[in-house]
Amino acid sequence: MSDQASRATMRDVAALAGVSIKTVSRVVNTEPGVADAVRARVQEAVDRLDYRHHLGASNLRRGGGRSGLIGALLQDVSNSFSAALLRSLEDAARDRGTAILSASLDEEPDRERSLVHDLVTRRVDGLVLMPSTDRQDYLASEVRAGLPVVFVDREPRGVAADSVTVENFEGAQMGVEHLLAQGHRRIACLTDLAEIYTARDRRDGYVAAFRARGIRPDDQLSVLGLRGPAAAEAAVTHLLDLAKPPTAIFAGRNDLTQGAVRALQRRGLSQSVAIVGFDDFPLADLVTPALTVVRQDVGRIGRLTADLLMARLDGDTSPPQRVVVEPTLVVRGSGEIPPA
Amino acid sequence: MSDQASRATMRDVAALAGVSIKTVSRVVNTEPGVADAVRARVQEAVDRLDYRHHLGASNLRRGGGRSGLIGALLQDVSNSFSAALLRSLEDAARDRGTAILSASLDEEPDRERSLVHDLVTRRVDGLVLMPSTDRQDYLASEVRAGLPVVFVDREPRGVAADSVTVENFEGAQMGVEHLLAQGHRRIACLTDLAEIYTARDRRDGYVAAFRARGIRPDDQLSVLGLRGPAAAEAAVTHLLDLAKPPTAIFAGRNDLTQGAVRALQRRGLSQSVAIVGFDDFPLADLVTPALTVVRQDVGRIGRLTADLLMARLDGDTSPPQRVVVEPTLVVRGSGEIPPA
DNA sequence: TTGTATGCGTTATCAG
DNA sequence: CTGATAACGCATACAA
Repeated sequence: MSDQASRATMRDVAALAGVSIKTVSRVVNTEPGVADAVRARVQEAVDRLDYRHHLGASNLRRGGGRSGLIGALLQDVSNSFSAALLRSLEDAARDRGTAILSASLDEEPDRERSLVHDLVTRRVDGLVLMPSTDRQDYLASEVRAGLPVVFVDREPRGVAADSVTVENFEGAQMGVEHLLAQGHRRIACLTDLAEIYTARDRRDGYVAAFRARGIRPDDQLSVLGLRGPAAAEAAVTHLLDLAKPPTAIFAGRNDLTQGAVRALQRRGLSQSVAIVGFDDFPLADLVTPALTVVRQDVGRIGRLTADLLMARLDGDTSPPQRVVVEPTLVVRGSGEIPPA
Repeated sequence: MSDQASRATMRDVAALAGVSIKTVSRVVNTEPGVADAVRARVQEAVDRLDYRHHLGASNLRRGGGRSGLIGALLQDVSNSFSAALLRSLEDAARDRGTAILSASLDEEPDRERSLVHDLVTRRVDGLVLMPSTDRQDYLASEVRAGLPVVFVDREPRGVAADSVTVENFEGAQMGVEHLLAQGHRRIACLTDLAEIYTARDRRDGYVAAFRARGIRPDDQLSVLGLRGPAAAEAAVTHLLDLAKPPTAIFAGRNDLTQGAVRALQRRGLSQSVAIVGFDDFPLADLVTPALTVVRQDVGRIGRLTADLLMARLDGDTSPPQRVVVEPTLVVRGSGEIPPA
């Protein structure tokens, strides 16, 4: 009927049904204490006017100020890890009628701060954060004000909050030891900026694996600050051109693994240079040779994160928890290539 | 300080600063007409109390009822296509200070209806929908009430709305013709339920490619209703056991391609059975042989979708647009294997 | 069983 | 420049 009319309100419905606004409220919220005849009349008016409940207004008036919203600030919702995490959160939130506001941080600290501010402004009931900042002191006031925050993949610094992380150090050490055990000594190490929590830990794990055997890695073979597959591909290509090229590669994140594999394939070396990657990804088993990886169970991480947050939403005020998930080595072939 | 206190409101700030609530409002919204000294005093009170603006209340009072929210109902935010789409939307929305509520439909019609209802209840300003329903008549009242809706990947039925889709029929025909041109005749066709818009079109394109050459595909080689990689893997394994197995495979969606490849690898047939998949995905070039696919440019689709929605949000009331994107054939190897 | 008055946190209006 | 008052759409307390 109407053209660009705004939505009908309870008042409109009340007028059409010839009842008070409060009665409409009762019908809409399926509260008891309304005569069937009246209920039917109101319902009809609701249908006629295409009335839709206004959750925002409702929540405003209701005490507690719950919005039924949670925020999820992840690294990049289009990468498989963040995406799988988001999906886990969604599944956990669905039953509670909670919706999810998601956004990507791309490792940009400013974006994190501005997005957190935006979410607070929208009065999210809780927040899942995979931080891009080094420290999160700025969150203290929000936490103090009662905002439940759960960190994923990286531990909080400067603020007390729950976290679900992976044993990056141990995982990396395990992956690199797997290569060392087969006789590799010239093992390249690809990681992102040392400022990034996980990248630093994994790099340290790489070094520790050597140390445990009383040896040291060649510094020339460590490349830091790699921001994506293209950078990893270029770095590996360069390493292969060295006088003494690496016989194996440890890649500190799945996108770097992908870039490294691409470089090896272009050089026809995928069957002769071993590679172990941190973080599994779809199709890692279909590459030739199938990729040996240190796997972090994303589904589990997501579920644990959701559980922690939901418990907080339900009023759990126990001290912050640090949940740490152990990664596992998935042997598929690429990591079992012997040194030349 | 406080323990589980609720957020400070403008009233609290006003009291602490010794001004009226309206003055606080002016400062918070950086409106002109406030003396610098007063502004500073208010700002200090804001900081002291950790006051945060309440966007919901603000929007309620402001006319128009804009929430600064858009909803994105996609097939599954954890699959690469939906995830990339979500990211495109996010990038487009960021500049406008618009946040995104995302959810996965998993091809479940009921979930679509209930989630749309939920989003309307939250007063999203616009909606991006990759429908799981066959018809969307139920959306008519929302559209009439002024909710801008843009369909992605699948065209609307029963409601007038913008859409961005891919030429599924032509794309499938192109992919299958590519196989036919190399002499393949026993070409398997893997698709999801015929009820699904894209699946049906792609299946039709497969048949059309044969027809164009005056021949007919063997019905035995068409498998419908495949709901994921595992189903595709099982189906292909079964097909390979036929007396006259297929010499090539056309897979109607990227997850089905993955399942099919897995089946071929397990049988050691990946170098002897050709395969062309619909929809590219990360790492398709790293599989051996690299996968020949019909690619739909997700970034472009996402941008077009966002552009359409944003234009509507900005008041564009022109008739609904149907934007159709042409897929391209990406030749990489798997589709160029000749028949035995 | 139904309705009236009041307030959630904010902004618009208009007066001081 | 600043503030009192009403109102956004709805729910709670309390009457009737």
